Amino acid sequence: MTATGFDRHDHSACVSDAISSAEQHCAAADLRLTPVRRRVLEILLESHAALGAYDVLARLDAEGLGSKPPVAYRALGFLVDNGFAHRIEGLNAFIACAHPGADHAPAFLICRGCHKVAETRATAPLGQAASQAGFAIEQTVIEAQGLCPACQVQP
Amino acid sequence: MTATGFDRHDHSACVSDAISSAEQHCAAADLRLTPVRRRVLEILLESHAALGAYDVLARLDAEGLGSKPPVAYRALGFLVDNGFAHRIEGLNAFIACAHPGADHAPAFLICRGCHKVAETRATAPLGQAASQAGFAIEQTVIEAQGLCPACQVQP
DNA sequence: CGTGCCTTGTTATGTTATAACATACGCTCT
DNA sequence: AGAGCGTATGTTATAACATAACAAGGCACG
Repeated sequence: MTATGFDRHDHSACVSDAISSAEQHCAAADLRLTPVRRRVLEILLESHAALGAYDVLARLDAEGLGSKPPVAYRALGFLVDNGFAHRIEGLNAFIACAHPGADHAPAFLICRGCHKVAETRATAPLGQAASQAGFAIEQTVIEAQGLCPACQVQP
Repeated sequence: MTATGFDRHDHSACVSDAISSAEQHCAAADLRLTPVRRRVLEILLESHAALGAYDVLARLDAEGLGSKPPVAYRALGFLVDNGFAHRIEGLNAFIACAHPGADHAPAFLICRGCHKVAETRATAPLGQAASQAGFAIEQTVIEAQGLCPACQVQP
């Protein structure tokens, strides 16, 4: 399992893979990847850093695609609901999904230096505690904060 | 490891244990458990549910201990920094620590029905992915959302 | 062609959080 | 006692994040 984001990689492939995956998934599931939604996904894909909803909105506004908060939140909500993006709770921000199309339980490595985020996976670590408590887990947020390789060298 | 919070238990012992532990820790570490800080800890301890900063502030205001947001945020910051309370990222809320005094990496079971939160522990699940990526983890947030035993019966 | 559903546009407001500066309190050193 | 210092509190203002509610457009399907 690799954690894409901090390593050098062919980023244009990230973008095109994610877009085409989203197109396929939408076609298959009768979902509409409208211009705003598609553009928001592209904006998130431009970097592996998390963007706040208002950062996204500023981009949309500059391009004439919308200027009011609900425009951004709706598009982000669509992308998150359908697995094309994830919300980073620790940053109140959003990031494009690095494993498009896969049904997955994501976990994140968040650099406090450069705010880049790498997505990886983790096996749910709370199963035992939950079953002892009779608690039914529906979803687990796992977010590690720290420093990426580049920011460890020059903090 | 038990996950205190959803089970029946002697809650007054929770409260007094946590307060006395905080007093001892503050005395030992030359920290000041001032009236506002102590009262905020008591407010958090009154239930195992997470409270928003403005909920806490409303309580303080009713008691004449402060009415402006920084009052609550400072006290909560003090408690979190010193391990007497935890921030629940998924709720933008705060909860008293259930393992006072212990140096620990907490994890949480959050009931979406009654908003109670149980604190437990989990071994850091991202060590392997992080070391592969060269990422230095400083802290890991683990928060499971779901239903507690009571809310599964009557949702 | 009209009805229904999804999407978008817009206004307004609610909620969470912090920057910045002023004041007060307690301690120690002389 | 009084000066100096560090921590805590009081207060104003605003930043940052998020959603409720309603109006209007567009498209598909019968």
